[in-house]
Amino acid sequence: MAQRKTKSRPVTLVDVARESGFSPSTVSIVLNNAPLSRHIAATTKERIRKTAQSLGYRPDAFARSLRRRRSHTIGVMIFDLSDPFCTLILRGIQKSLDPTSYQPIMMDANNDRKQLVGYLDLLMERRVEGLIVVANWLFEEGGLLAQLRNSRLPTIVVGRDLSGDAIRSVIVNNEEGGYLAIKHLYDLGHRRIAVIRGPAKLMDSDRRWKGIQRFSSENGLRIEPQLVRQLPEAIDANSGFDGGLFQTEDLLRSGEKFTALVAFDDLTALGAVRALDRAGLRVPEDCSVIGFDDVPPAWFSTPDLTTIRQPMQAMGQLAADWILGEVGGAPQPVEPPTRPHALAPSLVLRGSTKAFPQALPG
Amino acid sequence: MAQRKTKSRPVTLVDVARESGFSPSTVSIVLNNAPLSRHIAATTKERIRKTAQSLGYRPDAFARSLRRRRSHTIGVMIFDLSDPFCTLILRGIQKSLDPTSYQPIMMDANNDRKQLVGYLDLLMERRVEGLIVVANWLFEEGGLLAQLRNSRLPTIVVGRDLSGDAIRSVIVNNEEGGYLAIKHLYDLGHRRIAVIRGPAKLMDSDRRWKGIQRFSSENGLRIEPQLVRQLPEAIDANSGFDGGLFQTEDLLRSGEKFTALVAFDDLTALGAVRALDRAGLRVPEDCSVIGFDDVPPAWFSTPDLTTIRQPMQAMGQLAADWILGEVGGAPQPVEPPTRPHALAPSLVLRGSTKAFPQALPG
DNA sequence: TTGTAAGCGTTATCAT
DNA sequence: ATGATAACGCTTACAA
Repeated sequence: MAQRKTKSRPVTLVDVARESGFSPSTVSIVLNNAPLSRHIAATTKERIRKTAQSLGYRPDAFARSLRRRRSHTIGVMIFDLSDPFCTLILRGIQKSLDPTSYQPIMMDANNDRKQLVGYLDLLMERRVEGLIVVANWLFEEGGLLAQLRNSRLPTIVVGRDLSGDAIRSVIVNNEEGGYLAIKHLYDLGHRRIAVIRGPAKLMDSDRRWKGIQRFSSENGLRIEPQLVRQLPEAIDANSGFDGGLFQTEDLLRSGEKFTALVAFDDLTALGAVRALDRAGLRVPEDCSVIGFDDVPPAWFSTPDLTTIRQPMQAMGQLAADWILGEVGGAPQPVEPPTRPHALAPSLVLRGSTKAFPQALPG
Repeated sequence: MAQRKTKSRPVTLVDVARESGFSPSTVSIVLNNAPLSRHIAATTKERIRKTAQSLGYRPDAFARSLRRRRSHTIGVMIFDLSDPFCTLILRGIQKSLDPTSYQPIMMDANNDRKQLVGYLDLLMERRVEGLIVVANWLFEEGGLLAQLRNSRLPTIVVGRDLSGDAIRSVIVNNEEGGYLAIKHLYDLGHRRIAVIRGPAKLMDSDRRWKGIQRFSSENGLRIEPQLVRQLPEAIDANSGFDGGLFQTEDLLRSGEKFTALVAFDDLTALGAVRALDRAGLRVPEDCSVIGFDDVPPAWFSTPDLTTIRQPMQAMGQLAADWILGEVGGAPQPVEPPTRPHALAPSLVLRGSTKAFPQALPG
């Protein structure tokens, strides 16, 4: 009975009330399992639930949030969705948010500063209770921080190291990553190792380089300056590939010998592999290559890339957990933005690196 | 003046009214550039805008949508965000939506049917005015369609071919794609061509196969049954890689000779490349491989994959444009769900295919 | 155990 | 050229 829907106006709570013969408040209480619903007759509950069901009632999120004065949403601002690096972080965020009543509102800035600002506005208008910024590649982001600071919104950056700008962040321990990368090649017996550093403006580049240097000086390994290259400022997440390709070709042209190469990230490494291949060199037989990140393209290439893995899912989860902590209950005193929280990277052994000189068979 | 914010309650329109000395209605009219604002004194506008600005006023999306009875949002339900295939479609959707006043609300179902249904509910509660389903890999989706049918929500599926289920969709012309793939290999001189078909349940698999068959019979090419394999039902978007790897190893074990291979999609192709490499065969010198989709991993592998490109961005744009057409203005009579709209694929020539027998130098 | 009524922040309609 | 008022759909004291 009463399935007839003359207009397509959504069913409201009042409709359910009328139809079930109870008042809106009772219906609301029942449908929300509010505390008061404990003293409501079971039969009543039953009837109300049934009519709600049969009418296809869905609470209106706008009305609800307006009244409750809470949106129960977390904004997720993504610098560049097409970067596989982001995707895995998002998985982590969702995993943490899923069991809670908080929903993510994702916005993809498309690597475009203007869009980013615009979307940030939209998130504010939607009254998100917290904000997670998934930063991968970093375009100039001057004013962005300002916006975030004076809005009282609990915010956290995950992915790239934006420290210095006093905003909380969750990142990988880049220095340790750099250290692990060069250590791996060293342990394999390589001594003439080329390095392609990341763009100068990217904080991560320095950190990884520092790790490389620390290992070198600790172990008396000399990194020839002629074997060190640097990526130009990047336009997007994928420009690392072209950079790696170009720099490696340049290295090869220079005539300097090297038996292994540390790339800034996986895309750079794949670019390097391409360059080596073009030069008729085989990876890893003629040259070992190690990447950084462990994004899907690294899994699927042949040879698959040995790389320094960022625990991206864990990073996402951690970021989300922190935000949940701040929005969830009592408005805790916002902790002073401490040093970025850095998770440990790990070495993933795959096919693009090999002992040098070649281990003897048997 | 009046910057003091004692509590962090967001600034409301009433605050702006009080502060500027006008009534809420006037403020609303001015700030929205409503038609009535044409007869409002310039000085008034000025003053109102200024105070709004200085107070940092942001309209509350909930109140606004509630009152206007329009959300100005389009739900975007993504089967599996981690599939690069989706990402490019999303770009297209955004590109179409961006210049309009409609915003996307993205939800990632994480390849999980239960989550999908849950998120669909959330989208309904948020009163999205239209729905774009970005389907890549297809898990069993029985009830899903039911949900969508009886809600009057304008809906469109983009990506995979879900036809038969009478829902509008935008896809690539799979048959033509299959045709182009085998034609390319044939034109290069290959005659013993292996084929790895997609999972049986996936509509696209059949279509592509049909294209292959059509070309074969038109050109007297015989596809040896022993050279045809099929992927098992997939669990996620990336399982194509393992499938391709396994099936190719199986083909190689069988001892049947082949000089080229058509893979169901790019991941499958990359799996095949891996298998060939493990067997000591080189691509494309010893065996040509062609993929389907043209996703990023295909760009970055070495050799880069020759593939059949789906115009993913265009597909996304088209889907969004259609939805915009339906929600935008007058509620047009919902056209009967016609055959899926299929865009033309195109051959992308890259490094994984080569003439056979090898063209003579010079 | 259930109903009444006020109000969340906006906007649209009607007055002035 | 501007203001008063009601209503959007829901929740929550408070009343009964």
